[in-house]
Amino acid sequence: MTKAERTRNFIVEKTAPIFNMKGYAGTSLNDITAATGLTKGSIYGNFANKDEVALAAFDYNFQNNVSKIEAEIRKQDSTKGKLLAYVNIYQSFLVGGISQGGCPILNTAIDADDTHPALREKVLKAVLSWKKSIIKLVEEGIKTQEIKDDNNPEQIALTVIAMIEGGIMISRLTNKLENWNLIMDSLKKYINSLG
Amino acid sequence: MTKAERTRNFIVEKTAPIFNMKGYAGTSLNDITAATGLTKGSIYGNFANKDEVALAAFDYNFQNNVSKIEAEIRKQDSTKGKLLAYVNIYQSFLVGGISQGGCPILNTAIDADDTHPALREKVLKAVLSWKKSIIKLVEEGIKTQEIKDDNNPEQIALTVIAMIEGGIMISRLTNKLENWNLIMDSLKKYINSLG
DNA sequence: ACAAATATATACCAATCGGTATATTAATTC
DNA sequence: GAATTAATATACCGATTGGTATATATTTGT
Repeated sequence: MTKAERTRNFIVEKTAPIFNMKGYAGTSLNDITAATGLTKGSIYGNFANKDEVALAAFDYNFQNNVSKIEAEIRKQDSTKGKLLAYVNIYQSFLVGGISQGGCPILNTAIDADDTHPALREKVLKAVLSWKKSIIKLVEEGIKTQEIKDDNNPEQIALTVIAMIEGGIMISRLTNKLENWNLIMDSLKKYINSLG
Repeated sequence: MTKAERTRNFIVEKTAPIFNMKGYAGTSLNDITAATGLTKGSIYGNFANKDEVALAAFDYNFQNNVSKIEAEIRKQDSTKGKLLAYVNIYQSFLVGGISQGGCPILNTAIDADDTHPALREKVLKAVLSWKKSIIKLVEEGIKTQEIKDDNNPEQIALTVIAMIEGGIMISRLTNKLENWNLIMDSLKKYINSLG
């Protein structure tokens, strides 16, 4: 790994939580230089513009996310257990365990939605890949008869994602873990009702 | 109504959708003057600073929201019907019917969360009042035995809000009304399962 | 260890940021 | 309709925005 690659990674690591908290427009180049201790020249030697840093920061946040989830899912053997792994992982967004500022998918979706097509495209792909992986889980559960085959896998995937992301919004806003637990209890009931 | 009051309302009306789309940091004073056709002097004659415009814009978006919902709920007589009124109303956020840029509660919660305490406080109150009104509905439904009394009204309220807001995020990002319909179908099943 | 290539810092740019003092115009009130 | 008050426009402020050209260090391959 060359020096530039290490610096690039360093910049992304340090700025990823800032972009997640402040959003694209809310994060200035001054924020970036302050967080890294580097100068503007160094930032622009490794990235073409602020856009590139933001896009890389989202990739970093999301990938970080994915690898943690995959590890958690691997611990489970039942389909329902695997679906519930999301509950455990996403709880960490509330206490800042993975990335400060909450779920990067939710934050970036709302932030980029009407303002930043390139960033929006990245979040869209992230959500679609998340949806796809849940659908795959559900279809496996149907094969093993753990989940009844009159269920719509896509509908289940969308419902699970909606409850998690909506739950994160509410719980972070109210700053009450109890709210998260109540919503996730509903999600558990929902998942258990599929079988 | 004095001229200044009318101008104040005019500024709020014109800028509310911009703040909803671009967020606080993403909305500049240039955006505000461009949308209203007024000059900076006129804006600052009616508002102390950008903050005040943003706060008033959120109030406007939220109040607009509340009155539409109350009208829709009044059309229904059953508790379950009233709970499902939210489904109809919030669909309008997807096509830009009420306020352009999606649900102001969701947008502002994510936007102000880690950055703007005053705005955050307003959204928090909005969510708590929404929660409270759903709890009231559920408690009435329990009294009339439309809803079983082993349900937790607060949990129901939080779950309904989470599914709606999560559903809005997904549906706006994917730009697919079908996704909204699938999630809301899950919400309907959830509400119907309470009785 | 030395030269070539790479990476970082310095100093600057025009444009825009939020905000203000003052002048001008328009609306009220008598 | 004139005097007073209120509302809007003009012109400006310093600070910050994202970005760049160039000089200076620092790696890197030989």
